[in-house]
Amino acid sequence: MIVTPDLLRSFSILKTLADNDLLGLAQQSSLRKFTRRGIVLNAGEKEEHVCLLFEGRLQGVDFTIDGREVGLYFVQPGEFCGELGLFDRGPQPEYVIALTPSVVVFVPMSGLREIMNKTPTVANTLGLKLADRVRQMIFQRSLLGLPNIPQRVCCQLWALVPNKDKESDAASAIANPPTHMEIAIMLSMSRETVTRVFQTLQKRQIVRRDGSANLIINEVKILKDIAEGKESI
Amino acid sequence: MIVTPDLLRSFSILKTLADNDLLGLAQQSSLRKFTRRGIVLNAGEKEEHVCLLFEGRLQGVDFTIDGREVGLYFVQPGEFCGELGLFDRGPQPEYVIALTPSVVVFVPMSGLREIMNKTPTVANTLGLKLADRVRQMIFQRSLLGLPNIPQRVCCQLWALVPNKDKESDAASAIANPPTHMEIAIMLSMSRETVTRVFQTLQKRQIVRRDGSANLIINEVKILKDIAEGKESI
DNA sequence: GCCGGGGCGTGATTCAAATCACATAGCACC
DNA sequence: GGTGCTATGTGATTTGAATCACGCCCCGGC
Repeated sequence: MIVTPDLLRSFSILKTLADNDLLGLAQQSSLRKFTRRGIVLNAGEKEEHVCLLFEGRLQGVDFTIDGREVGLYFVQPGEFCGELGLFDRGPQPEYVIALTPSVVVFVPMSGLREIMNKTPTVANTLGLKLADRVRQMIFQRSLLGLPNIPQRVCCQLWALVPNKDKESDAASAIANPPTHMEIAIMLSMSRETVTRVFQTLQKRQIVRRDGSANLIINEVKILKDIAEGKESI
Repeated sequence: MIVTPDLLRSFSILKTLADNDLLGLAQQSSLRKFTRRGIVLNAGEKEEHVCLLFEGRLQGVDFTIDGREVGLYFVQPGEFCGELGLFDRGPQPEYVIALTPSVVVFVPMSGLREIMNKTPTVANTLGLKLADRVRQMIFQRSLLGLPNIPQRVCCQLWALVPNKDKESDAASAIANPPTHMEIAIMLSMSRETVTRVFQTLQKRQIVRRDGSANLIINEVKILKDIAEGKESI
């Protein structure tokens, strides 16, 4: 499907690009839709595209030696993934799966790399993104060190609350929330345990389901306190 | 202490540098020694140096919300750390601690960034390093998904075996091995559990201690098999 | 040679999460 | 409106790692 320069510009990573670069890139790019569980990027292969998420939610997943799924990160609309090969031309290290029906812009790595090599600001932005990825992973790693399991779930949930709502007292919502299983693999715990934590949160009216497309956070402040260990569940 | 261009060149990350760049950098750099437990980099601060490890072993550590130590990675001689700020000028996200008496070259970030910005090959090398860091972290994350705890320990041990010995059948050695506690925080388990796994490995003559400076791997192949789940402990 | 602290070794006990085994509920697609 | 799959809910049981509580060893400093 056709990709316009304006669509590309809507992604913060590309917003500093010159118009003609943007146009060239748009002509090489394509729009793809994925149904739930669709495989956006394959691990092990040398991927030729960077993926910008327009709509939906993706998850990066890896597998342990013994075949268990491990969740690495979530991708929100406006973010992107698959950028590692831009730097080292290596194989894509992890799978990326669509958690909900998603719309993804595929930008060819070769074209993007060319622009990156001639435009310091773009190289900079991409370096920044990679650095952010590392910071993100350190944070996620620190969650796995929490011995208190309900707290771990609340921390993960807290990370999914939109930033704009984190300081306010009003209710918030997480659009296209991951399933219990998808949260479980992020935190290396069982699906049942995640379900039981959610049960407690719902009984205490801290969160509420609104269909499968939204998870309402009634008590943003309390969720935060539990995540920070100030309150126990 | 004085740093020579030749010393800098011995680090693979800088080996492509032009002589005059190397000289300039060497004049700004300094050599520092750390005793065991010395803090090489502080978390939270905006660090002004990248650290090249000449001798010893370092560990990147973070803390959970509830104050537990979390191990992120080990640094071997020839590797470096603290490079995140080069890209995003942000604060150092994790602590870096000397696990054994260590010799570290401190290269000022400003000088290195300047060279990186004018030399595409250096920028490339540094991007490569950051990409490698991400791959490393994904691997470490996958270890935490292993439900079989002895296997987890063996995987971590396997990662510390020098690459050159991994394919051979001969015995190998890990110089300056981490303590049980330091391994424990890498794998989010208790020190006692690590000790018990080591006891089993020693009873089966798979590994052996040689003072505190070396851990001998007698049965490289068996360790590998346990790490890969082909054999159980 | 004595002292002290950090790292290691080990048993006893606890306890919470994994696992197993279903039941039920939603949703998507005929 | 039925059908089937996936997600969620829940109890019973098991299990094995964390925790606690020590003792010991080794090494470096005095």
